[in-house]
Amino acid sequence: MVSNTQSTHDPAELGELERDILSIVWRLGSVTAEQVREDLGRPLKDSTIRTVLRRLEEKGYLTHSLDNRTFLYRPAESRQRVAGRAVKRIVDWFCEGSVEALLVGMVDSQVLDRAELQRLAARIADVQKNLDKNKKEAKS
Amino acid sequence: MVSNTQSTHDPAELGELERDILSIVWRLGSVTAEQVREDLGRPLKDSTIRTVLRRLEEKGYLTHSLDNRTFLYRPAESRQRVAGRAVKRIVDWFCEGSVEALLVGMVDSQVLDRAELQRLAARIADVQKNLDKNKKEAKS
DNA sequence: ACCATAGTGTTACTGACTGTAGCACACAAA
DNA sequence: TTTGTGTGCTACAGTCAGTAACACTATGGT
Repeated sequence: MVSNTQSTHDPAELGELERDILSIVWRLGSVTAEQVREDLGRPLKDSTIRTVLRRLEEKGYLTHSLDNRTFLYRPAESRQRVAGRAVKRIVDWFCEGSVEALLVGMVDSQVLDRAELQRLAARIADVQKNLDKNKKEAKS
Repeated sequence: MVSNTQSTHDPAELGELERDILSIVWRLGSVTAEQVREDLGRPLKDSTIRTVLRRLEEKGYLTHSLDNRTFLYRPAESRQRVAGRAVKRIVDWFCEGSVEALLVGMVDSQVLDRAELQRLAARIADVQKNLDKNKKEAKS
């Protein structure tokens, strides 16, 4: 069936400049267009930067607030969260939802080697522990 | 610095129809344009299908051979492998190469829940075992 | 020897999206 | 009131995916 017309925003479909700028916002946390322009290496007009920032906001990646009539852009979501969804999409499209198949593929295509797998296993244990802890703390 | 201009082909940048057709080829293994057209629900002319198949081949996802002057398309790579690379790109762009951060993000964005994490851990063990076995077998 | 059929090769149009930017307008400081 | 500084709006070119038409070629039947 697979008639799945999700329209959630989707990091894979960002252009290169958009990704770079989004990365900057994630790194700096809260930026003005000018700061982005400086941080970015390329010689771009600031109307360019502002257009991209606005588009990123339209797409749901950023929010802005006013700092004395200057826009302060901030991430709408953590990069991990966005990355997580992006991966989910890939898993859905290419692995029929099976994270395990994906794992195999990652090993197979040398994205993950065995040492990393091992670290990963350890990490999973950590993550689980933290999840438990957070659950307890949030439960009050 | 992160000046990484890889130009490997990249599943995230496939269109919807391309993805659907690629999926069909992966599922069926070896198909003609006509078979794809039938399998695909949509009412598309077969020149459309053939164009997409050709583009997928140009992009490196498919190969074809001649079956008595009919093109037989087959996957150039397993879907897992392609998915693995796609995920790698995401990890590179959005998590600075840290698979662990990605994992956390996946849990955080509810791509993975804790039960799945647990299964994942088990799977990792499996994968590692199989890697060992395959290494031995391939070493002859 | 001819025609219909099936399949390929080539070419093209359209809409969406991204990179890039100009320009007019508003408000604040001097 | 002039001069920045920053915003809002608009636009244009290039690329790419979706979609398809059309011309050409071989093949099998009559």
